[in-house]
Amino acid sequence: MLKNSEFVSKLRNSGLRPTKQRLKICEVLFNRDKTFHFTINDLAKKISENFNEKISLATIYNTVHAFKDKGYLKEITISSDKSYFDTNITKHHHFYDEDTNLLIDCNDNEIGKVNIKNNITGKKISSVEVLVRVASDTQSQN
Amino acid sequence: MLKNSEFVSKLRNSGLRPTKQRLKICEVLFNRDKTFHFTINDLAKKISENFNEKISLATIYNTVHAFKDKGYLKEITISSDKSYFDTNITKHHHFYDEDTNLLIDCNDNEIGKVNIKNNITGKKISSVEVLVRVASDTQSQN
DNA sequence: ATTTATATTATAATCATTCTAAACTGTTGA
DNA sequence: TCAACAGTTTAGAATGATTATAATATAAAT
Repeated sequence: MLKNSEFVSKLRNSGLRPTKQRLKICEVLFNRDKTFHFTINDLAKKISENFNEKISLATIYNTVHAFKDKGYLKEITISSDKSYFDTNITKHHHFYDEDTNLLIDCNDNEIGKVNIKNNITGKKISSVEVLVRVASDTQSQN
Repeated sequence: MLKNSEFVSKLRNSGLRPTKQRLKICEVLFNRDKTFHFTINDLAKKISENFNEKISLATIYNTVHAFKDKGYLKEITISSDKSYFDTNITKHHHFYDEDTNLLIDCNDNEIGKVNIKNNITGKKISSVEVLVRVASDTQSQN
């Protein structure tokens, strides 16, 4: 739960001007207790529900990408036709519910450390992501 | 290394007619020793390099999806803007080289078993995928 | 205040993928 | 063997998400 003035300094500190639109998007994304998993479409819908002024779709795209580049959002790739973003930027893994299309954060109690025994020579690991797809028992298995 | 007649029965057994186009695509995909990681675009290019007759792009899409549905290919999701397919349909994980955009299969010697301690109530795990992104040391870290 | 750089916007452009419907081909069984 | 049918291929059109454009607006610096 952050205040408007905190968003202003957060943006200023990373070289982004605290515009009206960006502050509104901050409010929708970060002024909440739980992690928010969303697609661009989800976010656009939420913005139009919460405010009477609209924000151009181009601005929403620009802002989400800017926030991602600054490390305020993580992109989670589930399938080629859906791009999810996550306000939880700590290292963590995900369950993906194929019935509801919802992402669920995992903590270390749910998925243990991944043991990488070898790595590509001369390369550094930049991230390790585990995705566990789940579905109700009646669903087709992969 | 499979022969044409083997592709014919493979297709027939799964209810797909062994057409000229599908057999050519089988040859490109499965008549090789090593796993093939490809995008639709890679495959289209390879087909036009190897044969003088062209196959319509729509057919390539249809066939790849049919093969995926029949379990002859696995789809690997790396980023929202790139859809990779994998001729290795066994359970395995991947390294993704961010410098070269190449996928590399992992075997159990490289990534140990992922320990999933809890699962979503009432759901069954349909797949567990680990993606390890790597880059040369000079690359920006995530 | 004025200037300058940056951001927003509506709209157009792009590009991968899917759809369409006509032509073609593999399979079946008389 | 061949007709009939269902399944397949095809070029080109349609779709839909994302990105580019360039004019206008806004924030920050002087």
